[in-house]
Amino acid sequence: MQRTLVKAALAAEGPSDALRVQGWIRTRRDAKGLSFLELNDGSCLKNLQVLLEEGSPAYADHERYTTGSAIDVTGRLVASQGKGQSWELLADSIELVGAADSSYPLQKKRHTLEYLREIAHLRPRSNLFGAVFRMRSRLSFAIHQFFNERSFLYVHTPIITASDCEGAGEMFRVTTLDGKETDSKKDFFGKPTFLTVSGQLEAEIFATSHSNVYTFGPTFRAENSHTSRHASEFWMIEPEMAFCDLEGDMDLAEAFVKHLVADALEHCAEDLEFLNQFVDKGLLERLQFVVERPFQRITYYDAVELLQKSGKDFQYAVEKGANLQSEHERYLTEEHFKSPVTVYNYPKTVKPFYMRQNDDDATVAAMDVLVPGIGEIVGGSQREERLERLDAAIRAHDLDPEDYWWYRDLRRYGSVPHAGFGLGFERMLMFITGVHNIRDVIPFARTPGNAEF
RNA sequence: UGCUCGGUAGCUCAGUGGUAGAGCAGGUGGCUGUUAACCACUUGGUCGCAGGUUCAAAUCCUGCCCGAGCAGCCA
Repeated sequence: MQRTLVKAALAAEGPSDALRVQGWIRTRRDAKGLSFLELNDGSCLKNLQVLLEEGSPAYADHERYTTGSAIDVTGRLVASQGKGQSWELLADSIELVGAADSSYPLQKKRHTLEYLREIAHLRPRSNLFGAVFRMRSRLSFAIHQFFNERSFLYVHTPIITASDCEGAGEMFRVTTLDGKETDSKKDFFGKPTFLTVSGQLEAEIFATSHSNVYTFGPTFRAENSHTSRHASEFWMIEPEMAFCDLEGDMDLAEAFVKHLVADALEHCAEDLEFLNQFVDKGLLERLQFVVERPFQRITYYDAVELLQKSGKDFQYAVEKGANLQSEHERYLTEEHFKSPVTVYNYPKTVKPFYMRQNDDDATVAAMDVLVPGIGEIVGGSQREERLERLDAAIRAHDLDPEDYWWYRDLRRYGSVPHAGFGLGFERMLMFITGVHNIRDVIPFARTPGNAEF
């Protein structure tokens, strides 16, 4: 008999004489002549109650059906006599596929997230992580759907790269040399290579051939960061659009964030309900707000002025020309606007070389989208498409134009205004699930000193 | 990398100088269409590691290890 998923069984419109389900037991409750199993197969948050009645062959071994065990059940789907579920499975036969003894680390009670992190191989079987990773999968799909609907080309940019694109922090070295050999000419690629910190520069190549493109893949940063919102390996979405300026870039970023939130509300309602109840009581209200209301936009200089006039006593003073501190960004999005806010036109001194210089000669066409509770979730810009200005910026950042020969070529042959951004997938997931630590929205977190699973 | 907080039973925690505790999990028995089931009894400890102070240290001091939070870097 073919397997039915728990999700489908629970959504049944009528009883069924023969149904087969397979999954893992969350808990068992025994009554006189009865045994109740909570069966979960990951297809949805809820369990299917499996009922074993004395006299049935399924009841005989009921004491072996312990928490964590894998079973294969055949029976009849019937209306439940008890409260709490409309359908339950009256078991005719059960096979114990894989037993789990009492050392099974997941108990039927609340565990701390820190403890669950230590058992990352088992935590997907918990309610919380079951929900988070279902949503991670759903939202990955929604990302492709969003871009596909807009005729964006999906580009696979390289994981191994020789270019330190942004000068963006420390990179992981990729090498086949043993420790003694230091001449990188003898290395596998004949030059120093690293794990990518961004697919942007390569995405720009495809934007100048296919117009609208995006990447969605893993990214690596060797920073020694110990925060709830940094990981050494994370996933990033980077759209890049030709014939597009900063305003078009901000429009897309805002539409994108809204699309993902709306998709979660529509397709992950049950999981979100659970997260709203057990992780963040304000979650659903906040997500609804984000979908319904327009994002705020403010220039960097206006933001600085607003912060200085706020009367708020910041630990770090707000200085024109300096980067905004986390506490400043938090004030803008959490206290002042109480909504997502896009800050744009930053001083060129605090931003990378590739961002397009504005006519004021002081700022670049950069933008950050800030959201309550997380901070920066999107960072993007219009790119410098004028070769002379790009070369000047490369030199001003103490970089060698020769190293960027192919990137510069894009400005020599059919250069067009173009723009893009990077959205941190895990940060987006944190925002949408209400989970406060980046280590808990990625299946196997890589952080300094931690690569166990 | 800097600052701060923490590490006690399988899990979640209380205990702040004087004989190591509770709830849950596990075990035994009972009860019940149960649903974080319930009731009674019960097993379970290198108090992170090493040193020091003291008649006496889970408790105070020092170093180290591990975890978390914040900051910086950024997504």
